[in-house]
Amino acid sequence: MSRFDFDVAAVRLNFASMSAAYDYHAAPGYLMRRAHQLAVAIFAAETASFDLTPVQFAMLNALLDEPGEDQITLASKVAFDAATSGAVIARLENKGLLRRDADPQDKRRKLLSLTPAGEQMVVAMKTAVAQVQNRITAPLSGAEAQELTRLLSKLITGHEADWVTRL
Amino acid sequence: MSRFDFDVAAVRLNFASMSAAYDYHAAPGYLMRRAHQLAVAIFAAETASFDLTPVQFAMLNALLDEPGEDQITLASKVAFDAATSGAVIARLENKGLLRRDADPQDKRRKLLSLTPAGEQMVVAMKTAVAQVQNRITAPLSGAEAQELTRLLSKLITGHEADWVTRL
DNA sequence: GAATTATATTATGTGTACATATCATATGCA
DNA sequence: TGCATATGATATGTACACATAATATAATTC
Repeated sequence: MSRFDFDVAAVRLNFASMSAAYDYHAAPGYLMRRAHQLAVAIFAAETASFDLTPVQFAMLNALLDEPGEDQITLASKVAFDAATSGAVIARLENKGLLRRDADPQDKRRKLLSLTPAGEQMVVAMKTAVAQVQNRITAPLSGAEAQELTRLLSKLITGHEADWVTRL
Repeated sequence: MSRFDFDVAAVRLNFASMSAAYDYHAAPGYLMRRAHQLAVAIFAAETASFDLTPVQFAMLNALLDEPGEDQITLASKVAFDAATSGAVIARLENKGLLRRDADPQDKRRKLLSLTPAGEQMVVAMKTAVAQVQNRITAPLSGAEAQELTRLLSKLITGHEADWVTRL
């Protein structure tokens, strides 16, 4: 072993940390942004005639499950913050798809429920939304699509556990 | 076989298509939105002291690779549209991290390059950004993280091929 | 070489996404 | 009971994300 022996990989790493660009295209964070972009674009294309965004559909869909919830509870179900959900809900109310009624028990809360138009909309969209999911994973085999879903679920669940620990 | 034999799964599907809520939480589109949210939040937490968003970092990082590009070319590299990238670039210019110089060959184009401050910023952030990627996939095993990256890449590449075919 | 077409950029409008602040109302505890 | 604290909702400000339109300049085509 001469005194010139060294770790080639370590040297490459050193160069990388000096000035070469970070390989962002292989980074999970970048891939997730791209995947999300694609998912939204496919949703828009596949459900164009309904004129609802993925988030708006998620809201209405959650309300179909459990009507009479307040905004915060509903927002946490579809995973976005109170400020955003307020705006989304206002848009849906303007479109006549849901109603906001004051809770007599707790005057801070406004209870949400679907209007008949809102209910029809969600039910009518369901087939198209299912088709969206198929198109999103179309480049993958069935087994791969399942595995991707499993990994994303595991990842999200794992981080949710973190939140709880942290707060 | 009595005349009451029927396919239980088919009946459940029928009920689902009638009024029950779509199981959005298992849908790839939903999981991708959540994963993206987490990735952005982790990026923000891990790189707070630098005060750059993932998109802003991606821009500067791409410029480190190939300076002197126009906005459209750069935008396509990091995958967002011209309108958005214009605003992002303006913010980075205001922060003194990049410069826009008119291209004498083509007066429509503005060529982008990092300022010394911008270059230092990207280089300084690289370690933290690498750490972001580790934290994103922390709930998964090493093999799972690799598989997730592979599947997302395949999915994105597949859809990109679609775009080309379609246009 | 003039007219059409294409491209780079900017502007505008809508819709997430989230931090922070504010306000009204509830709830906890002293 | 009274006060501190917590919570639901709204408002404001910044930053993506994208569609569409407008403007300037290039390139193409006849």
